[in-house]
Amino acid sequence: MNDKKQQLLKASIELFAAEGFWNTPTAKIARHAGVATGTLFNYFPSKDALINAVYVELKHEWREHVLAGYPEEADVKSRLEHIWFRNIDWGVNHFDHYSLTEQLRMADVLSDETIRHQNEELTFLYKVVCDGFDQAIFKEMDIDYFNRIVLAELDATVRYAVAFEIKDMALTKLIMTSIDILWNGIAR
Amino acid sequence: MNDKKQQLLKASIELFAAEGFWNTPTAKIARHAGVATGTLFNYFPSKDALINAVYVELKHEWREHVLAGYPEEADVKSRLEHIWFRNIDWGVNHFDHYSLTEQLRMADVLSDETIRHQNEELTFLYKVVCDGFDQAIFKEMDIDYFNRIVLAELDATVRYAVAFEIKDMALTKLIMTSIDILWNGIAR
Amino acid sequence: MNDKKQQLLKASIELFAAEGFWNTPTAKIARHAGVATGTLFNYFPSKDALINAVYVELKHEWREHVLAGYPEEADVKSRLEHIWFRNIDWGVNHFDHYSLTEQLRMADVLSDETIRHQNEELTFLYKVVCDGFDQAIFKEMDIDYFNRIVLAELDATVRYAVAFEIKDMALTKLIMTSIDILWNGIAR
Amino acid sequence: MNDKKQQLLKASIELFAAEGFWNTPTAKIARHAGVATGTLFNYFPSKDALINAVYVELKHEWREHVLAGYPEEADVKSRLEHIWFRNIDWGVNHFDHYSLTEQLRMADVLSDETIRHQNEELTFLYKVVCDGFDQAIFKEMDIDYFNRIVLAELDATVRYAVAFEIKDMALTKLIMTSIDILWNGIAR
DNA sequence: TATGAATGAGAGTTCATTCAT
DNA sequence: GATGAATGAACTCTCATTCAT
Repeated sequence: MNDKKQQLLKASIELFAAEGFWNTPTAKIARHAGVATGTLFNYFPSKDALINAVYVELKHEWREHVLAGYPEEADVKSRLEHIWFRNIDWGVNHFDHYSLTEQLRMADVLSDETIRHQNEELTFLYKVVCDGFDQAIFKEMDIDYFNRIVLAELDATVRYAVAFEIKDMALTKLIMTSIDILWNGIAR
Repeated sequence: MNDKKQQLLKASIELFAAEGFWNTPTAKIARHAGVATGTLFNYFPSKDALINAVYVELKHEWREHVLAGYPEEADVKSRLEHIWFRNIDWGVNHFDHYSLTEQLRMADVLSDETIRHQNEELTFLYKVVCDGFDQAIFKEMDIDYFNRIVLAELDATVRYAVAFEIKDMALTKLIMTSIDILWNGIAR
Repeated sequence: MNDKKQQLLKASIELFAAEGFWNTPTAKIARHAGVATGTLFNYFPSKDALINAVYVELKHEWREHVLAGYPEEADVKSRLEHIWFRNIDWGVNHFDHYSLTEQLRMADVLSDETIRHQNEELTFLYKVVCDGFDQAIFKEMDIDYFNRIVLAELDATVRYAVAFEIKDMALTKLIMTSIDILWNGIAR
Repeated sequence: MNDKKQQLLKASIELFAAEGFWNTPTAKIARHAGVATGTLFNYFPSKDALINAVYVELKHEWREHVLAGYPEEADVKSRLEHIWFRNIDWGVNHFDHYSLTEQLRMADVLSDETIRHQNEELTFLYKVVCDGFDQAIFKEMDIDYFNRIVLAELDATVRYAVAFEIKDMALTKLIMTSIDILWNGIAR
């Protein structure tokens, strides 16, 4: 992808994370990226479009991180645990990005196009969940509810770890606890 | 509390819920409340202060709702279930207010004062949780982590119910499921 | 009408006449009127609205000037000549305003509302023309075409007088000539 | 003339006519002409220069149209009628171009150079008018005033025909009427 | 010659806040 | 205390023009 476009995305992410995206003027983003104000609008037709692009970029980063070393052929629990570990790892070590992603998701600024695109990148997630249901590993419940529960616990765990600066051994222990809570909650 | 102040809070909540608080000009709030622009600033020194007051107001409403009929002397599980039920009830039936509360909490607009004040109103929650730990009902974990897990599952359940318009019998069933998931997750 | 609103209209007319309305920033208008930028938008919701208001104002001025001493009961020719004289007088002595009015009329910036309002103020004109047709004074032709012809000659006369700085006696003579051309052209 | 230059002029005319020249960015013109933004400025040093070139081009088109079959040796009235007919024909059938030409003439964007150039192309018009005065066909008046009157009536007639969609027989009749009005007005 | 990304001044408009009444 | 007109800095976005390739 284009050099300047990447710089602009990078600058946006940094500033959005630091000051919130409603409080970050496009002029500041451009300056931070080392380009002229107008240049921003050569790459993104509007601030909204830029925000959406930032979200897509962040989700992409996240996906790369989570999928690294993903044991596609392993059993459901192993796969879920991999995702769980990697997810928390990302959330804790890139909390700026993690937090910004969530903010964007909640803020009603994402276009239908962006949401559609995001869902496409999440198929691997749907796969493991469906497998779990097919193999009657999970309690009977709606798949959408299941997903929400999983993501909610994940989010709670990440935010707790960051808020209380849980690290290293303590973090590993926390993750074990969280998996335990999750599994006992959802498994038959 | 003063009449005009209440009107302003009411108007703010309605408009914030409908259009987001970044997108709601103070002038519009004042008009909606039937007072002059300047009057708003007689009661709230700034828009930020108004937003904080809105949050406090919403949390207060919520607390009233959740505490109605609260069995203070009952056992831990009963108390937790009461809170759980009433909470989901509030979230589902006043989703505007519920959602706005969450938005405000995430948006980095709450003052320390507001957060402190909020925590004070949550003592009844801490009480039941501490009792649970004292009686060794819950797995061993940090109480803050415990709280986050509970709130996260609660939030997920409310949003799922609203998104898929789960009602009546189906809602009752969902709540049972959610309690099951929670309890199996956190209880020893 | 409000004081600041009048100042803004006056400033707009001066600047629009001097530099064209596309080339006149709202900030400059406000400064010229001695108010803040924002104030302009308290009185006119947009630059477009301001432009329309300027047109209405100019047409109003024009109407006042043309109708001064209008012999409402006189015969058709006398009335037409009155209008003719006063119109050229206005065009020549307030050429800035005259020219701006025409520019605005041609520039596709006038709202339907403005056009409707203008037509209402022109009823006295329609009256004399209709009388002329009723009394079979004019050649047979569509009334709209008639009006266009009259206004076109009027415009040509004004612009010629201004371009060549025709004044006093010479101007009177020009007006006589123009009336002669018009009357011979349109009368039976 | 160069190919790309012609494309640019053509594109400009189309877009100016459709959206007004103040609202047409140079980038859009270039795109519409199928060349790069920069290329436009290889052929025209500025947007102003382009606008002037467009005017010259339009006037040239017009002249070609009006002069087709011009009876150079015929009497004054015949020649004038030829011009009159052809002019209205052009105005009605190429109203976009006609209207744009007028807009440009009024908009204070034409350079002295352009105006000088245009006057040169109008010598055939001056010739017939001078002949008319020399032969004492016309009433005594300044030649510049005479020209303005003629053009004004012409313009009024074209716009009326277009506005009311006068065509075929009705148009021929209108033209006869207009010539009648003109001739009775200006001839001794 | 042709390109089109880069520029940055400048546009119209918004809005939290003030303050004379 | 209540008012709402006035403020002006700050915002997003546009576009004629340049210039390295």
